[in-house]
Amino acid sequence: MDTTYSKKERLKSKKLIDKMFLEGRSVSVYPLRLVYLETSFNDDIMIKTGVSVSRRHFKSAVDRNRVKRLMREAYRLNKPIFFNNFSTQCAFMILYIGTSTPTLKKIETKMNLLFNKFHEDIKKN
RNA sequence: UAAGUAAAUCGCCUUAUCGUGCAGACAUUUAUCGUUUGUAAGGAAAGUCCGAACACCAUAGUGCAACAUAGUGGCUAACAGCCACCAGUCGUGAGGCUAGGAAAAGUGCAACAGAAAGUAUGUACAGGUCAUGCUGUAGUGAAACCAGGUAAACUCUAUGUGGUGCAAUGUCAUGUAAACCAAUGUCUGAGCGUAGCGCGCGCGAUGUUGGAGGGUAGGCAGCUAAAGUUUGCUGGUAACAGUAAACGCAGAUAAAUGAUAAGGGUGCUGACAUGAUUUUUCAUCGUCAGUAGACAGAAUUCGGCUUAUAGAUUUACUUAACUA
RNA sequence: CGACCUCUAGCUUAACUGGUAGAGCAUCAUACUCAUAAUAUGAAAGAUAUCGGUUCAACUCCGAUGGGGUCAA
Repeated sequence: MDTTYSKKERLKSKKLIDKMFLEGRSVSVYPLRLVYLETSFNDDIMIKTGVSVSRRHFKSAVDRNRVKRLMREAYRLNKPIFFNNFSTQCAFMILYIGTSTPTLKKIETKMNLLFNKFHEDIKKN
């Protein structure tokens, strides 16, 4: 797995997202929160990920876009470390719960913590 | 030199590495995937306040109502926009601002004060007269008879406006409609749709049975070549128009246009150096350090308006002081 | 993306076609009580969301801006 984040790796289906928020499990490390659901896709991609920032916390579209971009960047860079040997197909949605604009380093460290927690959680089940 | 007025322009740059959307090419090939080339956010992309294009609803009809606009002339596809001029008003001035038609068509409104508030005419004093509610002054009030004020009160005049919006609309796949078609029962002449009402136009309404099949944030089209951009010339006071050449300039949809590092430039602050002046203050194509970089993210497309915006630059002009 | 509504003391609200902003609860003070509550009496607090315009006069009419909310697949 490379450090890419192309269109295919993105979570786009509205139905799946609705289903995920209804049935999916969640793990959170402030200021991030991961909602996930085990499903099956038509292509070979193991994990499809979406990113979301609430309008409540960031009113200006510029700030929202920036946080989303930083999160995508952090996901892209750290993805191979955690999910190279991953076998089940999963849908992810990463939410940003914080209220202040973060730096990339902060998000990276938090995301690493988040994925560690996710691995523990999935082993239990 | 200082303070200002108006108009216009710009809105940090470069390199490296890793990534994203779209389009093309190559190889492989059912496709995916891979390599590579090109391209990728603003002056307001914002607010959604006007005007259009485009689509559907009768080829979008008619009367009333409703709404909008309002000096004069011009520009424009159109406009509540822009330009020029007039008038009023504010400013010493350069200039700014103005919903700036009609009160002699009609209806209304004017608290308090005041004799009286729109059918006027009381008191005191003075003048005048044979005499008088004839004339002037005083007092109240924003306004006291003036063809008064008020039309961002109703109204009148002129001009304009059909409605809904790309979540319009078309189409493909899946195949459970209240929508469609046929038969039949019941009910009436009323009702439903078409913008608020009438006309006009279209449709009877409802239950049962049968038939046929298409709606959905699913895909595709619409979707970016356009009242296009830049430069020059010509006409016009100007807005603008004409013409020639060049350019080909985002198209996403849980929504691309990013991240990291280094260097440079600009502004500000401090220190040093130099010069003028000499406790201090001012200046610099000077050196070093620190720090700052606003408002803000395309979503069918254009023309405007409004609002937000660190800072930088240019041009023209005004006022004041000084020097020649 | 589009269509609409609303904003008045700390809170909930009045003010009818313009005439100068009131109530209730809460707050403060006093009385009653050993003290508190309840009760009674009194007091204070609004540039009517902001800015501008029309008018003699604006919560009211008009425009712009801002905040809050609703609807439509």
